[in-house]
Amino acid sequence: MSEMDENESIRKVSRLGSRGPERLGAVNLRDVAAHAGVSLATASRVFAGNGQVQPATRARVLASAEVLGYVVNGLARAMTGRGPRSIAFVVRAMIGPTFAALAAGAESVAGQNGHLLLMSTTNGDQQRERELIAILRELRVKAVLLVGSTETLPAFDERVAGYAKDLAQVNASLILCGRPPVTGHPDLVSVDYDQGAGVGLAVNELARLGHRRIAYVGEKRGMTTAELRLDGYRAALVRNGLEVDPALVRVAANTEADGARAVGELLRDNIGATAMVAMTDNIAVGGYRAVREHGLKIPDDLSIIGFDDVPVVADLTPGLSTVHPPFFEVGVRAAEIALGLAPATHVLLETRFVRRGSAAPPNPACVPLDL
Amino acid sequence: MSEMDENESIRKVSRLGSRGPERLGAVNLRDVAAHAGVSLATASRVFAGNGQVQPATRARVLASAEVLGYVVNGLARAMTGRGPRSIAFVVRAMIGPTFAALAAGAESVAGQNGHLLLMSTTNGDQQRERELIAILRELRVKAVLLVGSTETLPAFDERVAGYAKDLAQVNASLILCGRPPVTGHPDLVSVDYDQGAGVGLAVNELARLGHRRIAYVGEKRGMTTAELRLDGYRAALVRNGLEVDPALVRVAANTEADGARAVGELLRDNIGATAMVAMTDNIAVGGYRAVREHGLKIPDDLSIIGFDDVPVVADLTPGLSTVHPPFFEVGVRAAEIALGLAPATHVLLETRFVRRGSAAPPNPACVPLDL
DNA sequence: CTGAAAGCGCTTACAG
DNA sequence: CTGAAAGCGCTTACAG
Repeated sequence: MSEMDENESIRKVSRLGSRGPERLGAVNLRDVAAHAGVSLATASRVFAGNGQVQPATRARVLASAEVLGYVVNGLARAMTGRGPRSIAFVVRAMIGPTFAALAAGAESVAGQNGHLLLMSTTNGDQQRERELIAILRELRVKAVLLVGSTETLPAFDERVAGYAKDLAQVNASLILCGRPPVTGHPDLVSVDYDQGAGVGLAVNELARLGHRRIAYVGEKRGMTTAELRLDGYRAALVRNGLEVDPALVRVAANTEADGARAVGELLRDNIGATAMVAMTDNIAVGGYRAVREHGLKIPDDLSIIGFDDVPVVADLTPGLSTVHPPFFEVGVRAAEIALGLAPATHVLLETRFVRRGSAAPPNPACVPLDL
Repeated sequence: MSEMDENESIRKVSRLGSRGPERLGAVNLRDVAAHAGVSLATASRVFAGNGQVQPATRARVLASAEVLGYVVNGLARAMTGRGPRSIAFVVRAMIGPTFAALAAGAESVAGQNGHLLLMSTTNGDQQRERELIAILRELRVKAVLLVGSTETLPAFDERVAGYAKDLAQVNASLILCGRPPVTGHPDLVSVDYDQGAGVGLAVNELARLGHRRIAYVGEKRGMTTAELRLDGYRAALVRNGLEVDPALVRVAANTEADGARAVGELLRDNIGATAMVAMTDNIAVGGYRAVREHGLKIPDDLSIIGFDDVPVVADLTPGLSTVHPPFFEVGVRAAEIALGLAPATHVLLETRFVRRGSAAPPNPACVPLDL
């Protein structure tokens, strides 16, 4: 037996030496089978876990594997079509808790079902995005989750539809996450949360508190999230019978700095806004800064409501009232569809309003006279 | 030609129908070669991109691939040992910006070098951790990044050393991220930031401001991060010639809630602490709450310094002074080592102190008389 | 530049 | 329960 081991070693060494590209994991199933004195087929059966193998034989094979240091080659197994296919998570950038929660949700169901999560970023580069889809396709992933807001251009819609078709070719599916279905391609499944309704929650709260001139600060049109949230604001204003004044809508990039800038201008313009809803908590936090810098107070001089319910925002002074989106749940649902655990239909999850201290009734001194 | 296409289709269909497990991607290289009228070898050469192929032949093959809808099977390619191996990112949980920044760093260099990032979580479950390493090994990943704080137990060290050995068997490496080298296994590469020195920065600042009784609030021993930060506190106290009073050290879990609880107790015990450093921003934020609830003010009644420099913490009132760890950079360096772009040696990066408004000289009324 | 052949490591009918 | 054989889809010496 020990002699056999030595022969094995020698053979291994020479094989390793003579072969071109280094073998990954020196010993293969054939080696194990030989060492155990069984056929390749039965050796395979004990590792693949299908077919019957006599306990004794099985033990012998396992022992040989142990001795030889055998590690199943999952790549080879995958090639034959068995073994779990990975699911891919493609996002613009791995930034913030939005991304993290969504990814955590997806990973959670993937992991529980024996699948791995492939994570990659595009940086908003279309070239890179294409390349990624191509690579993922070659790797025969089970599904790709395209995560986050995207451009609202017909060109984009066609691009995504193209991805879906390319992926379908290798039996993989494309699932949009955190953005609405693509117009004109209802077959493209999306898992989203109701962004418009979310902003509506914020506006309702403000209206209920008695505000009449409610501003909106957020990104300009062009991306799905920006559009949905802005539209939600408009719709809610109308629903509440409030004035839709273009001057109340301020454009800001999704950063604290630009949020501060935009809210500063809103304040300076002095157009009678007693409250605002921010497209994101980021922007809301910028608003806090601007209000402070103007020597004013929240919510006394300006009520602010955010969106995203990012950590720590509860601990600002005052705590930020905001809209909580079910990011984790979006990830979960998307992964479930990806794995065929749930029907491949559009999903639209609800948001939840989180009341904290940043919204209060308007300061009487600021309310327009006609009240 | 069109007749040939038809034959092809028919053959495909019958093949698909007769075979057991569905083929992933119906057409293979052999089909393309046949369609283009070349050998399998030359068809392979045009896609593998090695070897010479006459432009005309090449074009013909490409055209056939297009017509047939051929997608290279990356799994098969990987099995032959070519093609990039993925790198795996294993973390307790996908929580917070710590994780996100580190992952972003790693993904950035992986992506730039044509590698994919596999992301998985253990939830602190040892069983799951083992299982993951096994799966990753079978998949022949190039490296696994084991990310984050871990237990400071000899048993853990041995476990990790075991992982490293198992991975080495398939030519993969293990890289520890955000935790120090494993004692007794100097060969196990780690990429970390200097946590102890980071806390030292905080203590130095407070000492410089004139504080003499500086508290520490954080997790109890047992995890590397907890230990390193606490040790850093102790060492810095000594270096600054300050009293090391056990009563100044308070245990709190890494949550806002428990931070608030612990700081509340510290305040109630009234042991003359004029400042504290929190193990994490989370805990520091809890401290904010506690101080407020006690009707006190930051930094007047208690200076607080955090650790992690999490987003939004700059916008608390006052802004939280904290220690900024190079999470992104840790991810970058780890991935570089994983890909062989950097030597496989221990890396210890520096932290940076971020001065904001939460630390100020002690309130004279509170300073011990002996000053 | 091109092809026939052997090989990567595994799996599964098919026939005992 | 076990084995010989064909196959998954690709790649690369080796010989033209």
